[in-house]
Amino acid sequence: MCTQYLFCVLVDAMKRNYIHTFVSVDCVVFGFDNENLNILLVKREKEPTTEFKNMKLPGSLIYNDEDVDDAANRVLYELTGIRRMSLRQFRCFASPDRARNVEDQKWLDKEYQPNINRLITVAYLSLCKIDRKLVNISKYKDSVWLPISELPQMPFDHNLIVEESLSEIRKWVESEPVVIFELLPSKFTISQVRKLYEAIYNKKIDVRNFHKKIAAMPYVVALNEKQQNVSHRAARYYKFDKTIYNKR
Amino acid sequence: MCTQYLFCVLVDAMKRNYIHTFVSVDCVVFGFDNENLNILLVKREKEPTTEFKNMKLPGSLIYNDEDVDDAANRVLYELTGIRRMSLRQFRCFASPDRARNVEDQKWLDKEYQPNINRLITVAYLSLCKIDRKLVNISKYKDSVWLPISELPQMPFDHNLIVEESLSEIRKWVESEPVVIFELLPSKFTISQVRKLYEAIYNKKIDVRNFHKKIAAMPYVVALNEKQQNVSHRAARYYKFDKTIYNKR
DNA sequence: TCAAAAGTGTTCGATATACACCCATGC
DNA sequence: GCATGGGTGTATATCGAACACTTTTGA
Repeated sequence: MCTQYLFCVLVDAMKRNYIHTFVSVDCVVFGFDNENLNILLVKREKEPTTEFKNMKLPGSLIYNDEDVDDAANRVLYELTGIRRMSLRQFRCFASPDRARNVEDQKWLDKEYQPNINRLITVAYLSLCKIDRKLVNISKYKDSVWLPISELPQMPFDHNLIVEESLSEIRKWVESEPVVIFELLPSKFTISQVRKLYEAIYNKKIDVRNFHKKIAAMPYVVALNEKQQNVSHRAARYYKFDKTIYNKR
Repeated sequence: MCTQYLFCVLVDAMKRNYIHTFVSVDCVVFGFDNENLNILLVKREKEPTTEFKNMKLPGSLIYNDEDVDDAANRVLYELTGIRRMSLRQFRCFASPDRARNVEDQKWLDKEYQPNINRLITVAYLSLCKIDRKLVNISKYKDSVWLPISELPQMPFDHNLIVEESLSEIRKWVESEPVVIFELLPSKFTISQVRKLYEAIYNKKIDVRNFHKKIAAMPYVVALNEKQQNVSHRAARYYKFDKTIYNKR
């Protein structure tokens, strides 16, 4: 493709005033630590630092010949080493002001290239078992789980994206309840599941009713195994059986 | 902004292989003709033609300094003369192949400019009273309502977008039932509402149960007015009362 | 023996479903 | 008077919400 031609295209685009822009994906990755919902953030600096600031949502500009879903999968793979994490696109954020902060502009200059005057992003939700060992091969060497109540000020509109992701995760769980098992270890107790629901919906749930609800799910099967070394009656472990679930 | 600088930006973008692209919005506008759900399509040709083909979803590239929501509102305003139609973003379509068809490439060349080799679109749902007089000030002079069962082959991935919009409109009605009144005339009978539900969910609904359901909505108020000149018992008219609805 | 969490059933109200007949009107 | 669609009530099943006590275990 002739660059001179592209140059004309670009000038023409400016004349006509149509946007010609970069597009990124940003991922809100949820994890659950048995108490709070957490989100996986990265540090803006490429090299590890001791400073605990300047955190952002993991994301990337998308490549040529790359679909946005693929870009989100790539970001997650580079961040965690996991292929095919659960993924849900939830909104395109395209306010002309979202990348206008001076600090953000500086960072874009350094990180990508000068003069990105506008950046549109497509936001994704993802779910991850928080105790899973992550293999980070992304350019951001530091990543950290933070409870949603303790999130810092983040660049661009990342705080807004997280806020919307919270109502989105509820919609997701309502329309497809089994996604919650992606946030739990493969062996779990019913009270872990309940606490997860409580964290997602931010309200107390009745213990007995919840047991009934789980008992009505044939794909949640009891194991012959109980908690060890707990200073109270040991809870039984359960697992999610995908085979039974897929048979409906 | 110096164009030479932008030129460098562009070349650099190619080198790095990040996408630098145009972004569009496309709107799936639903209407209801008392029998079927319809969608408002435009003809690709800017001038009116007698040929009934080459229809597409109304849409537009977005401008600099324009948010995608604003672009969708603009498209709808130019198409209908109505400001602030109900609007719901539902997905970003970004497959690298979506604009690769030769005919679509030719059209982009002519319509916008040569060499748009990729185009990302953000899809919106909208609702419109089908008998409303539309004031079309867009560049597409022909627009037409077509029942969803009779849609032609459309350019790009517009058939796919429509397909997804059908499950999206159900989600919308479930999460916010009063949006259906945007598809009905301001005076309507209960059986009109029922037929609309039947069209959206594509299944028969029990008449008596449906009357009960409507009767449970205090914001649907009966008028002292009935159908005229119908060869059967005249049905009572109702209206949607926004004031009562807003008071909950 | 105490503290801490696990586990377990019943009742009630709200909501969704199923189902059949008479009414009003124009022709 | 007949064809057409309008309008109405009751019974049953399902689902979610409320609610308190006993059990197990480690310290």
